[in-house]
Amino acid sequence: MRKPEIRGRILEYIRRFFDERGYAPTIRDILRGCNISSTSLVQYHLNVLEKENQIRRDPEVFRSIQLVEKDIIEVPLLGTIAAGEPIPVVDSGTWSNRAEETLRLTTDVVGNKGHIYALKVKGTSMLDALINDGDVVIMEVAQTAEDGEMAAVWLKNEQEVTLKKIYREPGRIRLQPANSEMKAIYTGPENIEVQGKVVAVLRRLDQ
Amino acid sequence: MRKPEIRGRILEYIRRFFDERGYAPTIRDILRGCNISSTSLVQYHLNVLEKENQIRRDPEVFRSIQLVEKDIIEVPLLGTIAAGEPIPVVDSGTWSNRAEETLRLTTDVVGNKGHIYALKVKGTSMLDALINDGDVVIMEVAQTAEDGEMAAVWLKNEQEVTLKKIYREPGRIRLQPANSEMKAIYTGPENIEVQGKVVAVLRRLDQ
DNA sequence: TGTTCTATAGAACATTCGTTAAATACCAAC
DNA sequence: GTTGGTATTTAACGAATGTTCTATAGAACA
Repeated sequence: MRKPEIRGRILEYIRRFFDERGYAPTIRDILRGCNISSTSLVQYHLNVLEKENQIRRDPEVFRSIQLVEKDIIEVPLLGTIAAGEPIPVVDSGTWSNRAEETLRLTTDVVGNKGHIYALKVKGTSMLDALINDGDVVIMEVAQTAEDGEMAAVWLKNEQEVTLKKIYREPGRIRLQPANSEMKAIYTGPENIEVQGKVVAVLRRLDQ
Repeated sequence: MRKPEIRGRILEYIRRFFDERGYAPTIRDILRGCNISSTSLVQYHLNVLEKENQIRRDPEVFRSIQLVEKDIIEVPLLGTIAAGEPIPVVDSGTWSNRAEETLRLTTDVVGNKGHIYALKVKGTSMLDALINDGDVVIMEVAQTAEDGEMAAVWLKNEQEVTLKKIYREPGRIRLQPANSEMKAIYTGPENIEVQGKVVAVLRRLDQ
């Protein structure tokens, strides 16, 4: 059966209600606010939401509904990443600059890493990493990467940045695209410079 | 009649309750939590607190008590202030450093100033400003001060920082101690450097 | 002494609100 | 079709909880 969007509306209503009034709505508040026709139907959906771990409630306690908020991390959007340019250097000075924009992401998206920042991808040069023009990559500050980790690698000879999985092999480095249909490229250890690790990629199709 | 400390206990209880459970206590919760013997007594005190604008409530709404929180400003404690040392230079770089400690102050304490930071006073050299060893001064970033404003002034010849009210007089600067029983000192305009304005002084005797 | 204000007590009332039960409707898979 | 899970409706119960009323006591003040 269709998953009704009504539970989303309920969550949204709870959030708004709490924002505006400072305490949680009752079942009957939700009933009116979401045009639901019976208290037991609200109960029903609240029970589902609680099972889904979207809300928490104390039984028999009035107005005890709470949203289970994911931990939110503010990630600064520090610039762009494009084939022909190194990615922005991130030091403590850069951090103090107010980023043009901040992404509010949950730990579900970015994990519990240390220094995280975001870059907007310019151009289609990273299609082999399955990353499109306009995507946003979430980076972690790093100068090195473990085998198998996806990193932003600056290729000195080619004067180019690329996103690849890194593998150290005898006498050479294998850079493996995320797209398994594409072939790895090989280069010398002296030709690469890790500029950061890729933590996540965001692609927003809406809006 | 004595002002009972019970209303302070009630406020504290409400704060703790909300912190722990995510929603406000009922009158009967407060009754148990604060060892009060009747609901109407709790009502009585809550009504007083509401009149004093310490809490807000929606009539007839369960668990609608809310603390009226003053706007809270996080003030970084950036170091010490002592007679023989300039106070720490505050620039955007300093802001990005995580301060050792942060003071949570209300606008009631620090007003609505711009760049605010805190310094711990070391030594008794500022007794003439009625400031003791261990006090905390709240500073506003500034390179100049208006007549009559209390500022942290670096005296170049004396190699010393002092907290005084500044008055410009013909050909000289008058530095007036906060302690009116002490005499002003005079110096040339070229001898002083304003390092910041004093916004507030905190002295905590407890703990 | 009486007055007034704050603080306290006890009890009862009325409403708000979470909970439950039982029945029906809808849709999908078998 | 039958079965089964999800969604919905209606109705009612009873506990949680804000409110009100009345009475009492102590302190401050004139």
